[in-house]
Amino acid sequence: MTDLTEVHIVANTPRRPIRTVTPLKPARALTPVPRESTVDLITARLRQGIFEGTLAAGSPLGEAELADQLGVSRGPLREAAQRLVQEGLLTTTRRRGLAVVTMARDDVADVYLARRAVERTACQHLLRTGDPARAVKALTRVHQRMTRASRRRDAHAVGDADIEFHQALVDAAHSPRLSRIMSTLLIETRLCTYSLDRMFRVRADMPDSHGEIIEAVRVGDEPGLLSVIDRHMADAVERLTAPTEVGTIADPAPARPRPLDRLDLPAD
Amino acid sequence: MTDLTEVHIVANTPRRPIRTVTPLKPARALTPVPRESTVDLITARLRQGIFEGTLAAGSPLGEAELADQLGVSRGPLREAAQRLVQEGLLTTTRRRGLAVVTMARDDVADVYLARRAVERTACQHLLRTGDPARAVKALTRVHQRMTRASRRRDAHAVGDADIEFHQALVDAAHSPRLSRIMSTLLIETRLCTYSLDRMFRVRADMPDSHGEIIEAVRVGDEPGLLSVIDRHMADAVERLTAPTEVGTIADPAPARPRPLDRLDLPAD
DNA sequence: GCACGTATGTTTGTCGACAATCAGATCGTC
DNA sequence: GACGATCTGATTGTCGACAAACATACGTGC
Repeated sequence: MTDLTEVHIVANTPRRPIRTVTPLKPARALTPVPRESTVDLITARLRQGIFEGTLAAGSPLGEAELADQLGVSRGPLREAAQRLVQEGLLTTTRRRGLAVVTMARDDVADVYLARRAVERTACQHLLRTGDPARAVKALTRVHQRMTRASRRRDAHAVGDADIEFHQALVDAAHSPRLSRIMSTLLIETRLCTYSLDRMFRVRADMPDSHGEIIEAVRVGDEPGLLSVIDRHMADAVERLTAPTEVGTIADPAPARPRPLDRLDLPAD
Repeated sequence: MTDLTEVHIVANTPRRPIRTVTPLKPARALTPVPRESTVDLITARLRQGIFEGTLAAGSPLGEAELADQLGVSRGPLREAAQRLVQEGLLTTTRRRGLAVVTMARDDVADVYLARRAVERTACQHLLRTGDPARAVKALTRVHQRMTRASRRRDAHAVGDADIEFHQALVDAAHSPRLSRIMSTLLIETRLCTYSLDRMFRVRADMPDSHGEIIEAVRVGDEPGLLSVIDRHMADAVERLTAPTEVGTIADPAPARPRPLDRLDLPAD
C-alpha cells in the first residue's frame, strides 16, 4: 500500500470552502473536516487499482461489474470514471465503454517530457523560495526506504518508493498545480512500466541518482540539480523504450489477481 | 467566439482507438470520425461558459437549472461537471453543490509558475526536435490578429488572441500532455483576469513581447527565448497582482448577461 | 432583544428502469 | 468453404424518482 493515493485525495480536495469571505480571521483555530464525497472515494479506489495493476493497462472495464464490486450504483461510478478520463488514465469510446489507457513508446517520451518540465520548475522554485532543509529531510526518509527495498530485491517496493520520492520532491515546492499534475504523471509512469517493462527490473544504480538529487538540494546547487534531473529522465526513457522488442508492447503481464475492494461506505 | 474550445475538444479526445493492434498499417488512409459523446459536448459548453465569463467566477451553480438550460438531464451534466472538477475549474462541496473556482493572489502566482514550466519545456522541445518554421507561421498569424485587435482597443479580442498564441506555442511542440495541461492553465489564466483584473486593461506593450517570442523561435535562440518567456510570465503576475486593492478580490464584475446556449443534440 | 430550537422548502446524492446501440454468434446463400 | 445478412444478448446512455441533508425562515423562551 503506497501513500500516493492519499496525496491524490488531498490534491483533489477543494482548496478552500465555497465562501471566500473570511469573516473574522480567527487564525485558523480549527481546520475544516475533510468529508470526502463518494465520488472521491470511488475515484481514489479506481486510481489505486490502476496504480497497483489490478486494473490492467488496456483492459476494458464493464460499468455494471465495477459498480457491483465497489458496492455502489452505476451513477457515481460513471462520475468517478469521468474524472479519470479527464486525468488521462481512462478512455471512453462511445457505446464501447471504459478502458484503462495503454502507453505506447511515444507516450513514454511524452510523460517524461512533461515530468521534466514539472520537476525542473519545482526544483528551481524550491531552491529559490522554499525550505530546502525540510525537503532534504523528507526526501532522505523516502530514499532510505528505497535503499532498503532495493537491498531486499523487492522490485515493487522500489517502484513505489521511487514514485513517492519524486512526488515528495515536487510537493516540497508547495505548488498545488505542479503537485497535482505530478501525481497524474506518476501514475502514468507506473502505467508505462506495466505496458512496456514487464520484467520489473530493479536497477542497482537508480538509488544513487536520487542521492545526487538530495545532495544537490542540500547544497543549493541549482544547475547541478537541474542536470541531474535531466539525466534521470533521459535514463528512464532509455531504460523503458530501448530493450523492448517491437511486437510485445501491450503485454498485460503484471495483472495481479487480487480484486478491487469494496468501498467503506457508511452502513446503509 | 474563440477557437480555444475547439483545441480543447481535440485535446480530450482519446488519442487512439481502443484497440492498439494496427492491423495492416494502411498508412492512415482514413482518419477516425470524431463522434463526440454528450458528456464531451456538455463539458465543452461549460468550459466555454467559464472561459467567456458567462458562468462567473465564484458563482454557485444549480444542477437542475444548468441541466435545463442545456437541455439534458442531470446525469450527463453531473458527469461533465466531474471532469471540470478534476480539471480544477469547478469545485464541489458535499451537499452544497458546484461552484466556479475563484482565483486568489496565490493562485495567480501558481498558475504562472506552472505555465512557465510548460511553456519553457515546450519551447525547448520545439527548437530541438520540432519544426520552428511552421510554428513561426502559425504564431505570426495569431500575432497579427492580436495586433489588429489591440489597435481596435478590443480588450476581449486581445485576451482571446493572447491565449490562442500561447496555446499555439505549446501545441507546436507536439506533446499531447503539455498541450492538455496548457489548455487548462489558460482557462485558469482567464479566470485570474475575471477574479482580479476587472478592468480588462489592454497593455500596449503586450504584443511586442509576443513579437520577441516569434523572433527568438525564428532564429533558434534558445536562451533568448527562455528568458523572454520568463519575463513575460513575471510581467503578467506583476500586472495581475500588484495594482489590485487587498479587499476587492472576488468582485464578479465581468458577468455578461448572455445565458448558456442549449446543446445541439440530435433531434429526439 | 437575543439566542436557541423547530419547521419547511429546496437541492443534492443515489438508485432503478428503459431504450438505443453494438459485438458476437447463427444461419443462409453463392 | 467463404462471405454476407440477420438475430440476439449484453452493455451503454439517459432519464425520472425518491430519500436524505442542508439552509433559511419562523417561533418560543429567557
